[in-house]
Amino acid sequence: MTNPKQARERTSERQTTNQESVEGDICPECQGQITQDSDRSETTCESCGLVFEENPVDRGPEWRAFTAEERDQKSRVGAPTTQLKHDKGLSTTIGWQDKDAYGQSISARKRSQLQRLRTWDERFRAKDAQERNLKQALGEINRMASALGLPKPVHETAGVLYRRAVEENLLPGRSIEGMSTASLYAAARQHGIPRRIIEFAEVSHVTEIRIQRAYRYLSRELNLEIEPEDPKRYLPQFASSLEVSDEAEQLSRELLEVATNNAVHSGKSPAGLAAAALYAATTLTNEKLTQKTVSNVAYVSRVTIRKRYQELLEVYSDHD
DNA sequence: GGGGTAAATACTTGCCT
DNA sequence: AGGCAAGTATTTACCCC
Repeated sequence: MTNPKQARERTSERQTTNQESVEGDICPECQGQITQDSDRSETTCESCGLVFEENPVDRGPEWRAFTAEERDQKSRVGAPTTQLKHDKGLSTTIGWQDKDAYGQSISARKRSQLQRLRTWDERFRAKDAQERNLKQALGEINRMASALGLPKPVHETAGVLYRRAVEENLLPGRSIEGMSTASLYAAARQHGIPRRIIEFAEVSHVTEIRIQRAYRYLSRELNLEIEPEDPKRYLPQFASSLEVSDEAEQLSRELLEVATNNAVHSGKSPAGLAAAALYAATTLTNEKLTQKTVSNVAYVSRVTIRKRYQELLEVYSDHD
């Protein structure tokens, strides 16, 4: 059950790095060299790991041609297809202007003919309830993913999942919002960049519990076999939002390793563990970070952070 | 600020029907 | 299938230092 009070208190404060930067520049944080990784998905600082861009622009075709002949063979026309549009971006539209291909005005008769064509064009575009449903869901997915700062590949995966759900007829009786949110949540987990369900609840109109239910259903019906969350996956986002040192982030990683090896972690919420590890690490590195601050960005209560971080430090000092 | 606790609530698991 | 009970984890709301 989503507590309205809780939702009010937990206004999302996720920070994204919006600084503009180009490869070869100097990082404003640590003066390190900025580079792009091989698949061009991120522009990051080499030494401190600060991410500048996660959604790079399209840099052209993925093929290369060395002769004119090759170019003719390989080049294709049209926009790349995408899972983010209900028809994968392949449709054409009948223009709204009453002009022919040369820009000349056309006769009244032709105009009314065109109008009828447009009508049918529209009808076919969103052919039936399913297609329209898909259209709306993909729009939702897009919007939420942007709001949560999830990278493009996650949007795409969510689109695929939703499409599969529609094809397997999983929608009847469920809300579009719930299923699209669940798809996005599942996609984020598959990509190893999990977000708390409550964050999705904040950017959608669906309650936490409904998302949870929809996700379970989706995961079961599509046999997604998503692995249990790994607390370490939460570290990068938490660390970035809280602006802790690399040292502390590394330390919290170690704390989690030790905890996992000692099986102290089973049954505990991964996000809670990650938050606690980060807090514990900052106390060790003398960075002043309050439990409340951590609690706010991680969506974990102070009490949980306290309990977990004490356990973490205990096993760490024992088994080391 | 940190740290503690009780009661309420949520989630899981196992059992039963 | 679904309901129920028990056990555990988490949250909420107080408290003290």
